[in-house]
Amino acid sequence: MLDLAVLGLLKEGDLHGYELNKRLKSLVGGYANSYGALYPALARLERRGWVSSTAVAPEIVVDEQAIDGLPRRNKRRGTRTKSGRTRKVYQITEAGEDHLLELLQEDANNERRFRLQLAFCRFLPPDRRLALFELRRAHLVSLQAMARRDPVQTTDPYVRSLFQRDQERREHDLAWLDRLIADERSNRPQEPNDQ
Amino acid sequence: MLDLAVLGLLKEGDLHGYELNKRLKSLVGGYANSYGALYPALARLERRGWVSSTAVAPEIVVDEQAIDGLPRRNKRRGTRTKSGRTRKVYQITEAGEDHLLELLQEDANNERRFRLQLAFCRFLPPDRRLALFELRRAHLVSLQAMARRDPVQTTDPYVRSLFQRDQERREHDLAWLDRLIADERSNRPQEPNDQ
DNA sequence: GGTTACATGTAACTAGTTACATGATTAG
DNA sequence: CTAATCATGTAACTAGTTACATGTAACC
Repeated sequence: MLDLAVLGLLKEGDLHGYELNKRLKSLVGGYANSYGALYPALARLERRGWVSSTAVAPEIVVDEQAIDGLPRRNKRRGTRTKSGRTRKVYQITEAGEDHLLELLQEDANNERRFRLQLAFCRFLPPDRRLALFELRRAHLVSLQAMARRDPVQTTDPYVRSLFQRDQERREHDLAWLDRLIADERSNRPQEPNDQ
Repeated sequence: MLDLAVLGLLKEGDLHGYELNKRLKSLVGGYANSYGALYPALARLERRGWVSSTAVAPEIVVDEQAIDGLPRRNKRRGTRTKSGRTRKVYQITEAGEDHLLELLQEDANNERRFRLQLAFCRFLPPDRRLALFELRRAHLVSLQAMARRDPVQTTDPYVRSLFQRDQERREHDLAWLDRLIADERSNRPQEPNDQ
């Protein structure tokens, strides 16, 4: 699943591991600062030919922001970048882009994966994107049906409260997905209305 | 985390693996029919002295429901139980009960674990239960604060929609938790009002 | 001159899934 | 007789976390 996140982020632009990790935290959420997963994932992606890397020496680079008259507390201008050691900058390959498209259309029965798929679904063609949403919707509906079919047996108030929250959450999610789907259809109609 | 679920279920009554798995699916939700996790977990729990097991031979047991005049399509009455092989029935030990109480109070920064903690929090003394809820609340509040501090940067409508749903979910969760906490206080006041 | 941020990696661990192997019993 | 359910287990895999190791450079 990290593969999906990494390929998605690299499709936006080349990045090195440390920077990738920061983006993962903010954009994707729920991924801890887990270099222990990220660096091995990058190595694996490279072995499989989905990304390639370039070693970037810790050059002395002019800090453009400092020059552009922004408020700075530094005495020096045109300082170094903050890289103390050689960075490995990764870029996505063509094979990687193909693989990303596949990952974006897989399954959708996994909450966490769907989150990532949504975060990068702009890279999908409109019809595939819509298909993804519908797939997720079908999954939520089946969960809903299952929950309705066999309701809670217990009288324990905490468990009952939990199950009620679950149901509210599913309903909220469905409504949200339906809005997404409606927007998708109105912005990018699949078939012309007047033919 | 399975440990918590298993010990919680066994505290309610003795069960064998297959039956435990069914309860996990219905009560806890989100645990697939994953015997590959359950049976090793049971073995581990037994090694550590938190549960003990009894082999139950596939006895010929009178089916009381069939005798009690319920609609039955069977030709025979007093049939066997549906167990084709020896079952291992597990019971929780005293050490296991102590351990369960510890597990019920851990952390609360993990969505899935908190779910399980809530499902079995009735086994906690009232003050500990309240403490658990407050711990979870604090976690949600800190997530909320983090999200507010650095809002989404992107203009991508899908990511923005995702983040908005996240926020709504957090707010809904907080309101739900606050209700739980309020109920807890009103039903079991910690300190007498008029002293 | 100490804390924080930058930067890459490994090792051991936690946690659960999928697929396989095996076999009895029951319901239609 | 065939599919479903009962019942226990292992092996290989997926996925991520925590802790460790190492060092530079910027900030105050």
